Amino acid sequence: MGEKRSDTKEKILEAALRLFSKKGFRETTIKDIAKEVGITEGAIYRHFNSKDEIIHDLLISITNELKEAIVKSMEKGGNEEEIFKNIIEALIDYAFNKPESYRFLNLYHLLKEYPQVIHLPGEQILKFLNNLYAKKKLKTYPEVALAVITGSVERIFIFKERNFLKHDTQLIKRELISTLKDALIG
Amino acid sequence: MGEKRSDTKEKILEAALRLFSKKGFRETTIKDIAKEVGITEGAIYRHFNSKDEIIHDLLISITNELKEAIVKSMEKGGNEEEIFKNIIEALIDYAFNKPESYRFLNLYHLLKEYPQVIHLPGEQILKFLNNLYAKKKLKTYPEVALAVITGSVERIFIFKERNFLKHDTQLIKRELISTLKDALIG
Amino acid sequence: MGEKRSDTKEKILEAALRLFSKKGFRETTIKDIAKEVGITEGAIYRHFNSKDEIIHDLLISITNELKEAIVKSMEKGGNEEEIFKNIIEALIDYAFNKPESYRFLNLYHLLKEYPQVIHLPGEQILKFLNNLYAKKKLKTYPEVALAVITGSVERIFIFKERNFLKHDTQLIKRELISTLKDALIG
Amino acid sequence: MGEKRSDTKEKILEAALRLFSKKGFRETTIKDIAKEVGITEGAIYRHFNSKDEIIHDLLISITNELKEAIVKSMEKGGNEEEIFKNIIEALIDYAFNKPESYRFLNLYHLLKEYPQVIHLPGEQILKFLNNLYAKKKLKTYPEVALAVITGSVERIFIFKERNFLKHDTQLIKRELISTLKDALIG
DNA sequence: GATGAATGAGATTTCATTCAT
DNA sequence: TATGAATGAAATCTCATTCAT
Repeated sequence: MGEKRSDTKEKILEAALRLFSKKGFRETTIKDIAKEVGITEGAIYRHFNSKDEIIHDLLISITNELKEAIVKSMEKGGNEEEIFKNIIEALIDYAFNKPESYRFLNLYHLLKEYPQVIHLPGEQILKFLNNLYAKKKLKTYPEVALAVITGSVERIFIFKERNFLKHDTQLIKRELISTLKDALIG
Repeated sequence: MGEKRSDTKEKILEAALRLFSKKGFRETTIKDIAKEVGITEGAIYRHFNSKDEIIHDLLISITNELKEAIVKSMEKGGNEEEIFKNIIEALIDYAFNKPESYRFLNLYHLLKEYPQVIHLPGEQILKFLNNLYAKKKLKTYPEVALAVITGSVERIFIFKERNFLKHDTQLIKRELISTLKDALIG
Repeated sequence: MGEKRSDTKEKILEAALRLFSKKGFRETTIKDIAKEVGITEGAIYRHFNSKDEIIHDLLISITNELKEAIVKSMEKGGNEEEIFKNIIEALIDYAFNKPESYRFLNLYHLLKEYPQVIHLPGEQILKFLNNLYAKKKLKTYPEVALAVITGSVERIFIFKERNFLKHDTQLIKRELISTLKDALIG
Repeated sequence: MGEKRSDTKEKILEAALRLFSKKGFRETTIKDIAKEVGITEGAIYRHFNSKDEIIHDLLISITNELKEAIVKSMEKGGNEEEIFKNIIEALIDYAFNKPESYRFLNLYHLLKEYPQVIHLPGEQILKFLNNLYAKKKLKTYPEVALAVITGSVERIFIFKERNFLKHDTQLIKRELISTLKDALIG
């Protein structure tokens, strides 16, 4: 019974993520979500107080998930160059393995003001880059490096989604990692 | 009279761009736009058949403007390295000088709300990169290079808008240009 | 077991009375009542067929309680003047000792939301006043006297609830009783 | 055109007053009001921002109207006894001539918390009673007197509405005025 | 061209009531 | 008896678009 409850709640979150990332926040209605789950609109409100709460819950869990992925990639160890490559790999993997979550995040941050409560995944990376910079191992400012990294990954993701990239995903990944490493490290 | 007409029409487009880029498409109402211009809702429909038409008109003119800026930057001449740098400079300048237009474009393309029939400014750049690649002067695939370039510029723009970048704009611009050049050319 | 059943039923009625009198009928939800009792919505329907039934049950029992209080006060005996004073005292005491019940009654009858099939407590008083009037001991029509009595008590109650009355409750009570007696009897 | 605008707004207020006073606030829907006026729900919102705003606007205008009636009755002059009688007459006349407004006021104050902004009509009367009391011309405390006056008028009004009073309105009015005068003044 | 009232469709949210467990 | 998820109807409010003036 406890199962059932979290089951529906989970289904709502999954459906909402799918729809938000496909159609946007405003364009996705509570009715859409309900229909996708196979319940009625009213039932949504047993599990969430508002549409905004659904969005916020998704934001929190996705942000944490991505942060964790980054932290985990940094903890895999190796020298700084390897850690750098691991981070980028983690970003790409997250984008490609959880495209809806990744898309949701980009959408949210483009559309909504940052609530200062949320710690962004980028913060983790920035700390590492600051450290590299202090050691003179970064070719540019940490913030610029962060922009290049996260911006490149996002665009690669979008290009892939739109079928602008003919090459194999693994190939693209290796290519991007090595390009960014050469561009920023050394 | 023709003057006057296009005057109001122009004002509507400007107001709409300002509001769309600040609040989003759905969040901006026809009434908002009318108020910003200083006319009433009904008057908007003298100049446009629908809200979507306003959006579409903006998309066309902004896309063309950016494409032109890129083309012009490529026509400035010089060797390939200089052209490469000119293109990136043109992108950054466009983003920083016409932030609303640049934001509009990003918003539009991320939302996928509207059909994407438009030829993107990136196509111009891609041709140039393809050419470089054929001459073995590009360190990675043209599509990857395009992703790195456009993604980096977008992120720098977002960081600047959110005050994540402390450094002077000109400094950042030079930094990004040289970083991307070293990363991709040679 | 019969005990237990009427126990929960009683708790529901008490909680409902508390909430209805504080927030109004429509503003109080079944969920509110259930929460106040410490059960869930569905459980309410084991004891009552509908929200209206709860309201109706409360109306009946409160009306009877007040009627009884009035009848009892009239049966205490004494001369007519004493009975008159006893009735008013009973009304005031009921209002001050059972404010939620008294408020419920006023709310119910003012709203006219529900059918008013109930015999009002005032009827008891009216009989007594009719009798006084026949004996030429009432200074005005019985209906007017009833209006003055019940209206005054209600307003005193409201003023007290809203802290418009600085004086001690007992003092106010004596004051109102003697004022009404002088005004109506003799 | 300005005519038309205030025309509809006025019609909405009239319809709303009629319905609120007959059915209560929650029981009256925006759709009810719109239907009564002969427009659609959406049209209401060109004239008012919310249902609450309609209620608030009505509260303000009715409160002012009643206050004015009281003030005007006090300014008619005469000795204190005459002023006292004039006030009560003004109250009764207001209740009987504007039953919907009077009912609205009672309903509002029973259901809603007092917003401290609103100055109640009773305040005007209380000042006068305080003055009488200081001169030893009032038989009881001013607050008690106010409760008796306003409570009696309200009940007379309710009795009349429910056909509990057989006598002629004018007779009742004279009767109540003289009863209250004898009860409170001297 | 311009106004602004009105429409009509749809979105979010609420809640009494039902029902499977 | 009790739970709480789900329904379904209705309420408030929004807004692109139309239309009489």
